Amino acid sequence: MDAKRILKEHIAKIVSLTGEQFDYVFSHFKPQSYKKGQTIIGEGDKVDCEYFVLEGCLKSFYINDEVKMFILQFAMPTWWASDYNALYNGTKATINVDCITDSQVLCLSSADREKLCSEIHAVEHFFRWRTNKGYIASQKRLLSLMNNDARHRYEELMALYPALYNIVPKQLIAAYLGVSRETLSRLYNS
Amino acid sequence: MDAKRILKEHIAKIVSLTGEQFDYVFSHFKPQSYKKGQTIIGEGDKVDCEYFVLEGCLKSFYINDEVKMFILQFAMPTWWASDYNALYNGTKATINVDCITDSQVLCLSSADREKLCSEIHAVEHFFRWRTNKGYIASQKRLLSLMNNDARHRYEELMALYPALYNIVPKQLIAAYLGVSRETLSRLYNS
DNA sequence: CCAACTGTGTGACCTACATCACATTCAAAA
DNA sequence: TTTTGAATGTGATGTAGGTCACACAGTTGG
Repeated sequence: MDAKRILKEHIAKIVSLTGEQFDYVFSHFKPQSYKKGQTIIGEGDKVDCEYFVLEGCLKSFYINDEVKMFILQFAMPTWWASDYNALYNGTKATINVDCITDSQVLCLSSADREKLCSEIHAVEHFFRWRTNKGYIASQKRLLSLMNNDARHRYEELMALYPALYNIVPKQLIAAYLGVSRETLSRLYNS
Repeated sequence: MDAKRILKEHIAKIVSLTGEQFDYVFSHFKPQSYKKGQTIIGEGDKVDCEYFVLEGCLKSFYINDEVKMFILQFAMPTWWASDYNALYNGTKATINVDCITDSQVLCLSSADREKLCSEIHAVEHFFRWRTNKGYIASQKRLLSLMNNDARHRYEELMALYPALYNIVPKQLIAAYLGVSRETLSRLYNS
């Protein structure tokens, strides 16, 4: 199992922890395996973990009243996913997280994250940095959504994450871009 | 001048600092005054500060090739604004920040923020928390943009920040919602 | 006081994208 | 192998919202 190595390298890109510190941090992560299609967080659930992807691919998404799906994020290896709103506010999940492919994740409870953040300054720094990156990416996506048409957004996404093209069904890509699957289909067949 | 009190109370909501610590933190903030319409960050500028609003109202926005404006954020008192992408990556500004009304702000350089974060654990915690809130808000806005029509988004915004209605010209509200000013006008006259 | 500008309303038209309906392909399950 | 059901393609049609054009405030400044 090299879950440990993957997480270690991921964290080491941002902050340096001693071997001992990292072992301690790592001891709070619970490995889990999920099958393709399996739900990790379902609407209405109590949310107390966030998930670090080791292998596979997750999606976090919202389903509206007309049962239409909107994808907030695809989570590939070394990405994090959860319903952060529910996680931080202690409310029930409104966002779902499930598996696009068979996946291996490390699960960290919110309580443990806060404990680690307060015990080890560098860990707090790491999580600040991570959230920051997410925030900036989210702002960019907002702008792109307002500014660019569907074709442009599609090309942007494919340029940024070409791997998605092979792994993720096109209707999910449409749900991420905020267009219907029919429109997306017409876009790239021309 | 009670800039100090305003910042103190703002931070105290999240973390507790000793009087001494706070004085030290505060000494890194530079007060500035701006007139209505004045530019704080312009496209192409080198960005090295973020701004904490004491009084007045700022907007952060992007202008596209067709000279159309998209507003990322309105910043009212106790809110923060900057081009965070440029600030964290050391690139030139692509986002503008300017004043909707005469404004008073406290300016904190990125270097000082990082220094304070590394010197005082609680400050790092504060900034993690702040960014986290921003991230969650940004996700919500993304979903709303994909999910809801213009009228719904308008009502949502007015419910969340009724103060904006009086302070901010409607064309700016339109630029925030991602609709044309004409469409917005038609929406609330019916 | 008038000029100039900035903000807002409203009509006529246009377009990107949604929706619905059905056909087709492909993969999993029985 | 056959069956079932996802995932995709494609046509016909509807609609929210964009764009352009112009009229009419309300404010600011000379």
